[in-house]
Amino acid sequence: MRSALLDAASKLFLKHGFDRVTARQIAVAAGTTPAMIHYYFVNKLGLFRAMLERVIGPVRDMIAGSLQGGAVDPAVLIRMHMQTAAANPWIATLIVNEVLAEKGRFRGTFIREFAGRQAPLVIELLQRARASGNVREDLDVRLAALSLMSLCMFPFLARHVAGPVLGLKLDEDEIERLIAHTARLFAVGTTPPGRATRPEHRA
Amino acid sequence: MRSALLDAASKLFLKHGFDRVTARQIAVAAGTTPAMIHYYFVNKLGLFRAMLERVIGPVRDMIAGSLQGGAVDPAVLIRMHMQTAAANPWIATLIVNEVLAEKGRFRGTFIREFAGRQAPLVIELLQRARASGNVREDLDVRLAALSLMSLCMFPFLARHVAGPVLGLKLDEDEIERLIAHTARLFAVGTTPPGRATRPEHRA
DNA sequence: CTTAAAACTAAACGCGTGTTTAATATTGCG
DNA sequence: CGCAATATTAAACACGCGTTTAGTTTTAAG
Repeated sequence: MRSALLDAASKLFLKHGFDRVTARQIAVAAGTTPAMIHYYFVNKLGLFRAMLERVIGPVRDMIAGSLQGGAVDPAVLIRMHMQTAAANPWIATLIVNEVLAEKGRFRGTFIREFAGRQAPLVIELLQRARASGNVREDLDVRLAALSLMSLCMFPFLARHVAGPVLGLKLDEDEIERLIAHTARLFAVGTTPPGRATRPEHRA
Repeated sequence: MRSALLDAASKLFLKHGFDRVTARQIAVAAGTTPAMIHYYFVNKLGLFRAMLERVIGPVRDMIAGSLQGGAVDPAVLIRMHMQTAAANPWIATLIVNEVLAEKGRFRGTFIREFAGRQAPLVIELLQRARASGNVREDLDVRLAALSLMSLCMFPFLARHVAGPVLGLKLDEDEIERLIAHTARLFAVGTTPPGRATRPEHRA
């Protein structure tokens, strides 16, 4: 039952965000009652935290792990991100949802712990790349990091937003090409040395 | 009082989205009671519609108007968008908020009327540009339109998201440069085809 | 001044939310 | 089996939401 709740929470929270899903919806989707949320996770927020840890915890650890071992080619990092994001297409939506939700601070420190922790890494990575001469010297690292992260996110936002807004129905093949197209935008640094690290978590 | 409600609704709805603002919050911010919302706008949704028309109605009309007069250089359209978006920095946030809100359909047909109406125009514009040889022939118009719109939006999303997520505090000057940087990404129509999709990556 | 429409206020309504309680069913082990 | 620990259920709680009602003040024309 605990895992059934986590499953339902994953599906609903990731798609619609914390506020737009009720505890009852999750309970019903899991085939039980809201009381079970309190029993296993204290409250709705606890369920959200647990679900978050289960879903994007592995992703965070993988990225952090592969960044720890010295210098990484930005292109490799981007490719890695693209693959994990493609495998978990709703994470970008979740992050945008949650960041836009609260009035300045985060829901606890979730996003700060997850997405926020990776931002300094990206900046540091770009600084290293600049130092090693892989990108031009006059690069504004902060703005470049912003562009980088935004462009890495937008295909996965577009996936769920394009239909409603543009009247476009994107099939999997087009998404694939959109991701490739975006990745090509960032052919920074030297040539990407094949596939260095691969995400092996859930499809 | 009617306009005071519209003012308060603009500030709150644009920043936080429809669901995350209560009728009482708006009423208090306007120095009155929720009953006035019913009096002037029937209900919360009516207030939302009225506020939407007042805020982005002129923008929509201006863009539609300038598109009516024959062929437009994509670069001009982008520059125009950048200017209006810079003048109304919360519109992008609102659109994303509202698109992410409902489960497939929109809140009524607002976004379809506003943002959605412009999407076909962008696609048509790109098709014209391709026909006139301003962009490369093998351009996928749908995907390009997607990239185009996303990239035009992201600086204005980043403005309010960068702080919380990246720990970056962007001042007005940096925003200015970010917008210019993004606009340069899409120097379509005036630059040779091969160069069009390559970022220059400088501040 | 009179008076009726318009503008505004205060209070309550029904409903859905997250949460909690109290009672019951199920499990697992000596 | 006996029985405590665990799991689950159904019902209710207090609260905030959007909305509505009924009554009062203000406005402005005759």
